[in-house]
Amino acid sequence: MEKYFEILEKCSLFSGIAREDLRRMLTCLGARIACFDKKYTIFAEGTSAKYVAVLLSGTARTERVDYNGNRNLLSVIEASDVFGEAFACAEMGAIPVSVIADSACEVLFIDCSHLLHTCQNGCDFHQRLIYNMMKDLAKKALAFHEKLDITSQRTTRDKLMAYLTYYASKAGTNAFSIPLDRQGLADYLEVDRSGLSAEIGKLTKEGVLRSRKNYFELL
Amino acid sequence: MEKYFEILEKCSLFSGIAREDLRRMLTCLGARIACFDKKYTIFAEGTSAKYVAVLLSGTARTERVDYNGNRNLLSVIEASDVFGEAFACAEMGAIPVSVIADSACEVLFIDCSHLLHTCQNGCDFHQRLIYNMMKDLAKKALAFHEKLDITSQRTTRDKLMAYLTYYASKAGTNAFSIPLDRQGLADYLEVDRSGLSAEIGKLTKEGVLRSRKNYFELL
DNA sequence: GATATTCTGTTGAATTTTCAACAAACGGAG
DNA sequence: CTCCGTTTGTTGAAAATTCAACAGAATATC
Repeated sequence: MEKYFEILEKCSLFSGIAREDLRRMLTCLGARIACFDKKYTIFAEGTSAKYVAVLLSGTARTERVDYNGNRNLLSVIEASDVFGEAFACAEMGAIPVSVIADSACEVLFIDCSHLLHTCQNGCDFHQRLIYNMMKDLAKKALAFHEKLDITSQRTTRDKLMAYLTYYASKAGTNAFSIPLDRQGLADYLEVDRSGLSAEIGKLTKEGVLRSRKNYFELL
Repeated sequence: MEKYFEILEKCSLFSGIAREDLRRMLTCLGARIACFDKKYTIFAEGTSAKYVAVLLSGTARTERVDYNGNRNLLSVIEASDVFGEAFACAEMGAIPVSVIADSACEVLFIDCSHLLHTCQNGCDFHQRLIYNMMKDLAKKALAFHEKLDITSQRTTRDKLMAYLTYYASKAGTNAFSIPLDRQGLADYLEVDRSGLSAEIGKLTKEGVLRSRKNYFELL
């Protein structure tokens, strides 16, 4: 467990909690760690939504495939990110999305009801956890908002430019690598992959951007 | 203030708080009430995001107009709903959406930092408010999720059917009235209004649904 | 290093959406 | 009741997306 403390300290759920307290806390909460190989399913759509998860290493993605077979990529998850918390906190019985490992992953699971309700041991960190969870959920709402802003654009071109502009402002530079391949970007933008490739080609010809694989440069 | 207590008791932010305590609390929090006529702006995009608001009467909507002039309708707000809380809790400087009154509205405003931070009076309700806010934000994340599920459909027909199916399951019946007119529904689904009307016409001819104005019946 | 697999860009045809314009239906105000 | 502004449905043309299929590039595997 020790080796994970560095990453856990970066996790929004544990902000303001000292390393010593964190150790006790995780034991009390019954946290457990599991490993997943690339492409394995961390949360399967339709299964129990009681766990809050923290990604300790690797990368993963949240996705949902609708009945027409369109894959919708909802978010990219990186080390120290929390996921599954919204469904667990809202006390949904079943989780409505899948979380898939994009590379080998280590994941910390905590039963959400242990997080949010005071235990018999009289631990004093629950208030802090609830506050942190509230902050985290507010941030998550903004992330959904961001995705809505991008995907509400009507054309592939506008969606792509909205995504890249947002990413550039987040990265603080006009040259950056995105964490998605073409199919992943198409799934995130909710457009056809081949049409996306074509649009990137056009924008390149027009001198608006340069790109190679997942590297982009806005001009 | 007294006449609003019935609606405030239904508000997720104040759940589990007795009416007597609520009265004291609102004073301590410096809550204030304002009225807005139909079509007036309750929150203007780009202005301060420090206030959490509760709709006391009337209906309103959250919307955003992008630089192409497309209006995106994000949510419909009804009496006892909380709004603006995600932006305030995430400590965004400016609110990235507008909230517009659809009918005459009364709105309760509370400075978010008063809600979340213990005051000098030593009030003991802040913990409860933070917990309620956390629950509310989790629910809000689900609402965003619902909208993403609907708008990620690729065609106008699929978006419409996803919306109506969701609404029917929420209403618990196949015959219901939606809180949106045609333009509003088109803005919510992120499609062209005339195309939406045409699609409703087709579905009616095919015997999939019946509709008159904002009343729908799934067959 | 050779082979298999995955990823990416390209194409053209079919489908769908958007856009602009108009007319009919509706609802409120006087 | 009439007028007037708003909402809704319809149309056809232009633009954009999707779909399927394929070939070349890149990457992984043995």
